[in-house]
Amino acid sequence: MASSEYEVRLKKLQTLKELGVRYPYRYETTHTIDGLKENFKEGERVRIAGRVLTKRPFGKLIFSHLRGEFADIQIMVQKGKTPEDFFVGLNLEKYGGSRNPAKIYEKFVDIGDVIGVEGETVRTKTGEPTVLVERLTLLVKSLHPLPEKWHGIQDPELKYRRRYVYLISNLEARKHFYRRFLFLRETRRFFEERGFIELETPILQPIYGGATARPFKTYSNALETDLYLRIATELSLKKLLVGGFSRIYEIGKNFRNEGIDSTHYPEFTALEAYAAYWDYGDVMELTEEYFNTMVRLLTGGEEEFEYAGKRINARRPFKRIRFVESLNEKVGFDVLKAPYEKLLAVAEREGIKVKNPTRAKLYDKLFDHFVGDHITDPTFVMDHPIELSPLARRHREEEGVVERFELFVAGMEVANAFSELNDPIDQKERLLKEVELRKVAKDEELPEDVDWDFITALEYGMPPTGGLGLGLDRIFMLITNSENIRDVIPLPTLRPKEDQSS
RNA sequence: GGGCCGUUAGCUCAGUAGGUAGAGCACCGGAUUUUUAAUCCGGGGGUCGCAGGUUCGAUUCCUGCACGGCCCA
Repeated sequence: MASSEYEVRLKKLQTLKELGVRYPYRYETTHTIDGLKENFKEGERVRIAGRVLTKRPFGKLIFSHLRGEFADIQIMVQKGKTPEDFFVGLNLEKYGGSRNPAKIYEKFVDIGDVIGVEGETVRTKTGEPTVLVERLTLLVKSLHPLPEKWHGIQDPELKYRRRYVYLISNLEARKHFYRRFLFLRETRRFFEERGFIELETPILQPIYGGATARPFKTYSNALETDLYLRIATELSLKKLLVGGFSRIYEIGKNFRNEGIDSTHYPEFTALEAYAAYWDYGDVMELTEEYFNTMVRLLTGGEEEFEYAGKRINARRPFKRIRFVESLNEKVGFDVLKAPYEKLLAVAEREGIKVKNPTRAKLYDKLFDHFVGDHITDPTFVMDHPIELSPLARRHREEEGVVERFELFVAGMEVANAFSELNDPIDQKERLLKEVELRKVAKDEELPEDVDWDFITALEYGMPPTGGLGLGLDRIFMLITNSENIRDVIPLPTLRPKEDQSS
């Protein structure tokens, strides 16, 4: 990584040290740059700190922009107004060069450095809010040059791999992640206002469950056992429901050791919420309100948003369709009654390749292909086949399906909810069937074993419950028109490259 | 997993119908007291992703690999 510019900066740093400059441990500011910019008044004495973005020297005068968190402000070093000894620590006698402060700034302060300045607020001839520097403290030097000031980082790989550099040079990106914070905060507030409390459940588990997915595996030295990173929080939260909590939720990461693409990421942020005494109808109400609320939050009050060039209408009520009927309509027969071979034949005819094509997987893939992929506006897909939903309660009126819904928006599944299965006997049978199926279908996404502690918990009695899972990354992607899931993850992981140490 | 595309200076990008490369920003030296991508003069900087092959000669053509992007499954 040795670059000549890196060496130039190292050398400059060495010179500054020799001239007496030391990095301070703290810097007292009177304003943030954002705050000062927002409430700018002339003739104030201020102390601010930020990163140097630009330099425009004019001999006896130099302009520079400092970057705060979400705003920039101009500073100015001017001979005659800025004292000669403005650079904290710098021994002028020893330096022996020009005493013109503008020249000293030009020479020793580089683009990318973090500095603190003290001075008076003024407006320049063009009216730009500016701090006329009287004292400057070098807080830390940047040893690397910043990306091109005009275009910033364009290379998508660099944008993810060196996210910090991308964030330095791109204020919009910072605001984007600030909006992610607002989104998560409002999500918590939404559930809190409705009586839900947030509880944390284990990430490391001896048995994984609650979804169909391949897990990450690790090992505990203390417990002398293999552990898995959770693929869902469902079973843990249900144990807490049995324990007596009636409205609980958790926001956290789930881990799935599977492929990465624009909508899948191995550690994704999900919310699961459970309300005792509710059924999926109550949850649907809640979900509709939640999604609509988040759209209004992130669009500044609108009920529509743009995603991938499409206008999405999030006005309530959302459209409701039934899983089986909508699929039947497309394939021309009753998928629940059709023999397995017939389903497989349709998949083959449509060119859908299904690995380990169990009946459940065929339902899933066929539905996405014929229906899910074509959904644009928020739509509840209801009452899934029972094979697809081992944790959902059987439909109160219909055979072969469960009380479940998924929310689809722009072809993406963003919510999944059930009337939760609370019959321990039915639950045990269905989970055992999954484990059996794993052996037959050799499908590593199916569970290795039943979480017997979960069954025991259900045997103590879990009240009728409505449960909800939300893919928070995806919801935020949609509403902020981010087409790649990595664009909503502050520090995305990429495949490691060769050693890059300098 | 398959297909297509990309990888050239720190960054953004040109380019070579095969003769080892350019610009802008950034950097270095100089000029400049009101700029907003400041400007002007001068300068340094490259294993052209990696490894093979073809060739007198490869950054350029071919093959493989790595990393990334998009699409399909």
